Amino acid sequence: MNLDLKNINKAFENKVRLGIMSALMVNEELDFSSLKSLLELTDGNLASHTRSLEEMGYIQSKKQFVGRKPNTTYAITPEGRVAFTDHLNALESFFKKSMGK
Amino acid sequence: MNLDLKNINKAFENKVRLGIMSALMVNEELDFSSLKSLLELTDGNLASHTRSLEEMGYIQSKKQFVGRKPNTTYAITPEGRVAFTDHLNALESFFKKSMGK
DNA sequence: TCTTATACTTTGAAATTCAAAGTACTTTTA
DNA sequence: TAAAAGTACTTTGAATTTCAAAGTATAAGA
Repeated sequence: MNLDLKNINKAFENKVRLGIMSALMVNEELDFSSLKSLLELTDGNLASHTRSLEEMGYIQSKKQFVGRKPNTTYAITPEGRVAFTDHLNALESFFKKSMGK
Repeated sequence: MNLDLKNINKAFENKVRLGIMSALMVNEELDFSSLKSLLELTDGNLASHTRSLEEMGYIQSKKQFVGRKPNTTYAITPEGRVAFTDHLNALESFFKKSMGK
């Protein structure tokens, strides 16, 4: 039995990370407030996770003003999409072994 | 969009935990050495994860001597099986939303 | 008998997670 | 128009988690 845990990306283990990446897989871009309410997170928690995902190159942020208010939008990078897809595939193949039989 | 992150069980986020639970889903019982080589873990790491999974009631251990050597076997508990299945279902429904479309 | 191996447990440093508090405005209310 | 409340984050650091090195105890091999 090979459970290939190695393909599971440490960067996406945390459920907040999973939520951010997942949301950015299906949405071209999302801003801080949207992510915050979507994932029901505190400001600090969201900020630190987006920060580290950005530092890893999996997402990118764009800061601008909308009207007179600051607005940060996040989008997944091509590398992020590849890495997250790999992770999901690893998870999937992984638990096919747990569920199936 | 509802990403229901709440059904994802914190106890199983870590990949080592995922590996232990997964291995115990398909094997009636496994001993320390088997889990260690299967998951390629250090002794301390495996011991601390099995310890906490046991404290949470998701697995149970049985200590005995095999010949003259100590041997600890681990098995999933009914509650563990339910909790892990719920977790896998949450993950699955979760990333159907990321992958599909 | 000495060295190496097995089967863990203990320990604590390092990394991670998270929310409270802080900053810098903008908007609303009185 | 001054004060209060809200928005959009960032900073900070305490709490928790993760992990491997070292320790313990005994067995096996040379």
